Amino acid sequence: MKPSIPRGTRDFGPAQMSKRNFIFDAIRKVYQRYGFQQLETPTMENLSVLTGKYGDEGDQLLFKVLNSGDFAKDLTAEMTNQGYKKMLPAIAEKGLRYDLTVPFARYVVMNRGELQMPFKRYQIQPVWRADRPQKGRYREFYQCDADVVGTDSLICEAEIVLMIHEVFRNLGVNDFTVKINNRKILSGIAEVIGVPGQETALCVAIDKLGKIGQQKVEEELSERGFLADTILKLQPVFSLGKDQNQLLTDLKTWLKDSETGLAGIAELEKVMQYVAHFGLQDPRVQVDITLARGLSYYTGAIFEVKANGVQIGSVAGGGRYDNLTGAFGLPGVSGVGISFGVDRIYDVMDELGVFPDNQTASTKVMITNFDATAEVFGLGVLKKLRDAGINAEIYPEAVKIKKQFEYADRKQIPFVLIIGSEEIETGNLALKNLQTGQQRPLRLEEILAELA
RNA sequence: GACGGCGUAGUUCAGUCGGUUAGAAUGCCAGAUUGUGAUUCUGGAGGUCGUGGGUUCGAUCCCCAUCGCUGUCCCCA
Repeated sequence: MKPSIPRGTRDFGPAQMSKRNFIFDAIRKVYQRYGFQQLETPTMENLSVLTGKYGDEGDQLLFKVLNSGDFAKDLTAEMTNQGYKKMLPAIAEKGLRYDLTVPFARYVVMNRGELQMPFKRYQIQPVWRADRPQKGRYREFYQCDADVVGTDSLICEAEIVLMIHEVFRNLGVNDFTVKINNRKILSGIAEVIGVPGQETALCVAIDKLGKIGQQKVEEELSERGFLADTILKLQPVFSLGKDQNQLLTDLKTWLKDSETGLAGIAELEKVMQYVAHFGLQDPRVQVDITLARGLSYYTGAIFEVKANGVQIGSVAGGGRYDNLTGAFGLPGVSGVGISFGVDRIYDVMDELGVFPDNQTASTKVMITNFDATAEVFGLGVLKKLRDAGINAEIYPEAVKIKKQFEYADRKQIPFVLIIGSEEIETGNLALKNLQTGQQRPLRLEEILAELA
């Protein structure tokens, strides 16, 4: 049997894990500093929680978990004949989580009596999608979400902008753009061009502007049944936005007859004001009215972060949703959140070469193992090293010293503590620095001071 | 769902216009150096050439099928 892992999944070795943890730690630290509390939810959710939340396509991308035991016991011939969609409820009642937002919404509804609102939670866990893997797209990947529910204060949006800046700057990724838009502006545009309520179809096409260009977007809109006259009225979308200062002014003029549109502009301005009040240094925020993002549940602000100079899609995204918990019987709870894509951030940082060195080294000193006597002596020393807070290990077998040194070298352990009969006798232990090659006889107290 | 590329040593890859004994680098093991790594030198192990079938005197190579990996489009964040 040749071992293998399911397609679209990956192993992360020690070297990768230390880099990934560097990213996780940076995000977690910022989340905590902004007052978010951690939540974890089960890997599996009941399918009733998951289905219908991500559209028809989304339902297909859910990993379903076969019922335990005789999963086919409730199957009837009739179901079998009607195809897999009819069989599904009989053989699977659980599925793997598809994102962190829906499980969060479920949690909020289930614990509504207990939660102190506004509730600020962060969640760092893997999600699964039965998608076809491609570059930068996996079947198992991590999301790092932070959401605030129970308030529609635009301070939350502003804080998200701040957190994005902190996270990327802490990671050493300094050239990035935070694109921001508002769903109400998109609704306003739909109203003004005479297709109110059709902004979803509009968004799907407009969202691709940066990717496929104006002409293709117009073609796609045409295919989706938008009239030539309507598309003509849409022209300001393509021409606006070159000058950030002028953009909102022009937009107000264009959307002057749409109450919703003007509300969206006002919200956006307010968020920008808050960001200014925070005194954020060198803000990288850019209003982009073509930013739509796929999710249909966004109702207010929409965010997306791009790392500049790297050919990788967005590295973080989020927005405000007014009624996420409505599907679980709790309407009127507004929320806003952000999600960082660790896997893509990893790729960006790797490409930019901004990971700090020496992330792999975890053991600081290794004690050699010559024989039974030295081993016993070494164990006592080892305990003292560890008690002093020094990451240390002893080579577990009395094999050839050459092998032991090779082990330390490969594991990038910076120091080897050589303890043989001579050292035990004199009490001067030989500490070798593998980077410089230097070796000195030292008392244990001196070693503890040196390595601490 | 549509189309393309690739499956050869642990790993990364050569290779053969179809020819008898399939190579390199690296890694691994051993020795030079039985108390000193990363360098150097020497030797060694390691392959059903993805799987099944076909064509052929002969297939790792050509054909078909199948499985797996990977990429683009669609889709999706």
